[in-house]
Amino acid sequence: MALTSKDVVDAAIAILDEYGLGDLTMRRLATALGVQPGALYWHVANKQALLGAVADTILDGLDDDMPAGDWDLRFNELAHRLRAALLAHRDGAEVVAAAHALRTGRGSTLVLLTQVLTDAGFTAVEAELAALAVLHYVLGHTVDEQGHAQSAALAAGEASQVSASPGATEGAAGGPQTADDPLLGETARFGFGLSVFVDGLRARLA
Amino acid sequence: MALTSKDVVDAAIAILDEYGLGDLTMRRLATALGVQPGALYWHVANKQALLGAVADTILDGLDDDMPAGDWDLRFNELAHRLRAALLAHRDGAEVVAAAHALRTGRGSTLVLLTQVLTDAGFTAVEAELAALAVLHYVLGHTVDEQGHAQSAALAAGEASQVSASPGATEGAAGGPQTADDPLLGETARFGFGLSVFVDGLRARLA
DNA sequence: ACCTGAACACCGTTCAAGT
DNA sequence: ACCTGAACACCGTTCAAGT
Repeated sequence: MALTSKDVVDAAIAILDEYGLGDLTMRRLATALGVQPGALYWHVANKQALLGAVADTILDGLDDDMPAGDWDLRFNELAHRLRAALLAHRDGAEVVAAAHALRTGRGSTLVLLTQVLTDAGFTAVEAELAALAVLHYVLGHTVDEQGHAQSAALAAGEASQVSASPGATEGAAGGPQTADDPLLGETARFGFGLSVFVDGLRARLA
Repeated sequence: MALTSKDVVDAAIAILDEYGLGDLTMRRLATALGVQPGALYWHVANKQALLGAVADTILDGLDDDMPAGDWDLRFNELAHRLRAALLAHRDGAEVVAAAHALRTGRGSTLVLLTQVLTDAGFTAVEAELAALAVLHYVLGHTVDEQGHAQSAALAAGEASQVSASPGATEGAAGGPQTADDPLLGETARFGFGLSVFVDGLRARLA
């Protein structure tokens, strides 16, 4: 039976995970769906809009079962979840960063972060500015982390696949450290910058 | 007479400024230089390496005539200069972010930021982590800022050119505010996040 | 409503051969 | 040493025409 736009987005994510953003082409996607390239344009306006929908899917359910507690705990949790969601898909950070910059995608992450900060007692303006700032930090960090992982794997002579499976980014054999990046694991590096920022926010609240 | 690789990089930057990253193709570049596409590969390994060289040029001389003074003043100055350097070329932020993620380009910005922080009394590890964190913030912010400006200009029906000329990003007619982004100017938004981060660093030093 | 067929205007990269 | 000519294996998007 007929394709739905959900089918198209799901197939796009499958290609993303297996081959990466560089190989996510409309033609490859059409082949994977058993359809001619032109058929995709019935379900999706263009590639940019498709990537926006992919970004939305990557970020879906980011605030499910959020723990109760102080604002800084919740803020940290959200930032870590955001990074984890980006890392769960190959080139996920780049896709979401591009979608956000072009204001395709829904951009609901910003609302979530802002809410935590207004609850904490920040003014609406401060909360929005601070939320945007961490979002930029997380995107900048994770694009870098993911891009580096990929180029390092490529240099090591991997044929395909770098860290496609969700959650398998830092555990497993060998541990988080790599030869050319000896400073802590990536999660700790990420956490350091995040906590510096949160410290700065706390100081402003007092 | 014969082309140099500097000629190639300079022409690439000229195309970047006038038409943007999407239109910076090896073929267009070859045409601009009056040469066949294949000729470029004598001077440059591939497009990725070329973009790395472009990124290096964009960031060149970032620490010229740095003012004396406290570490936080110098740190702020460097971060603002970095953003300004990225904004000085169309899609400059995206080019530099990609070059940094793929570890093409020299990555000297990180060294500059780290130096200021070790001078301030941070340990080598803390200094490097903090420097990387601001770098990620600046890249994340400026990719977003620049991408948004471009998509907004496109939506407004501009044919070509968005903010190609260096320095002409926020002044001029109309001021920094745009209709859909009513919270302060972009420089102030950037400065807010930066100062929160610096506050957090200062707390750690005490 | 949904898709095919076929085209249009492009890409990055390689490499024998020329000068 | 530096470049041409020509090819290889692709792209995103459009749109008449089919069902």
